[in-house]
Amino acid sequence: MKRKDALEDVKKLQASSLGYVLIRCGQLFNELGMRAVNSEAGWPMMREVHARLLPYLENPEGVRITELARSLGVTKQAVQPVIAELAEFGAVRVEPDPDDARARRVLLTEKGIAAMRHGTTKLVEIDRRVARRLGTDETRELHGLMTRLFEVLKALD
Amino acid sequence: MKRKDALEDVKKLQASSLGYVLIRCGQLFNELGMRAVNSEAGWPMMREVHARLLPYLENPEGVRITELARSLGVTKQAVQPVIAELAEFGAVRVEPDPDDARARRVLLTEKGIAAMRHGTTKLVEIDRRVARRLGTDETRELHGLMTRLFEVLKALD
DNA sequence: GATGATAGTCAATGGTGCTTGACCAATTAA
DNA sequence: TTAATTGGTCAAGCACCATTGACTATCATC
Repeated sequence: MKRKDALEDVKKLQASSLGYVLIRCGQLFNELGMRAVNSEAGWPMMREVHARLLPYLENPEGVRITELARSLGVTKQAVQPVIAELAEFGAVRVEPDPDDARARRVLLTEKGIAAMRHGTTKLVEIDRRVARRLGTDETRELHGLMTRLFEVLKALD
Repeated sequence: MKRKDALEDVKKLQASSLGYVLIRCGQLFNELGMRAVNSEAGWPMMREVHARLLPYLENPEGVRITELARSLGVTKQAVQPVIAELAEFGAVRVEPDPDDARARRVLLTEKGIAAMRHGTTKLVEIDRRVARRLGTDETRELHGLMTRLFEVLKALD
């Protein structure tokens, strides 16, 4: 019986942790989102790698490959195939850096921006399904707190 | 200029989405948690696979391999190496199913439960750092809403 | 202008997480 | 009791994501 009690204890501890619940929620939402995006015809398969890379491409002037690699915490060689894939699809364009002839800047094309909008729209649809069950006020409240949490977490690293 | 505006638009849309912000927060928290757990000496490297498997082992009676595979959405062959690894470390024990001589049940050992507790404790520590910046009341409020969200998301699939 | 650092590419390689296919043993149903 | 299903294992292989190492071209410095 002692083992069972210890297990119950841990479950309680998990439920008491903001981070634990947050991580679980994030995974569930991510799964729903990826499924929604990939069930759509016309777009090529979106993988986790793409989702991880895209946030760093938000600079309208483009980003250097080295910079991307550093942001992601991997080597530049690791980034290259992903860029190539996105470029082939037409989501990004790679052009020479005007300030440095060695460097090249990766930047989102209109099509890439449209793809991001499409993905986000899918998330918003799920948002609505959630809000229907959670309540509009609660959802709004949650969204506000989460936005603040995001800032806190970015500063925490 | 049109492209830049479109990009700003998408950013706004992302920020307006509960799911988008949630996913980003979840990733950040997950990263912090994994780093905290793995920086601790004495425990073997924890990988995402372990983290994904563990929640399904919470049944004190153990879980069948087939059941685990179905829960994770992969084949049973894919689960086996992970089980083997956890078993070698001593976090789980595999014993014959009393009701079915073909089946085997995977169950957490005391050591496995301790490992889960250890990991969760690390998350709780991060919780506290967050609460210090976000505010105690806000954190409590967020935790409550997130817990409800978790239930909603589990039911949404 | 020589030197060392930096941006990027090419090539080879490795680990991980998964798959399919073939199989055995136990269970369930006909 | 035979046939079909189910739980699990073994083996081979594949895709993906990352690595290290070697190289070229440009830049920055002295």
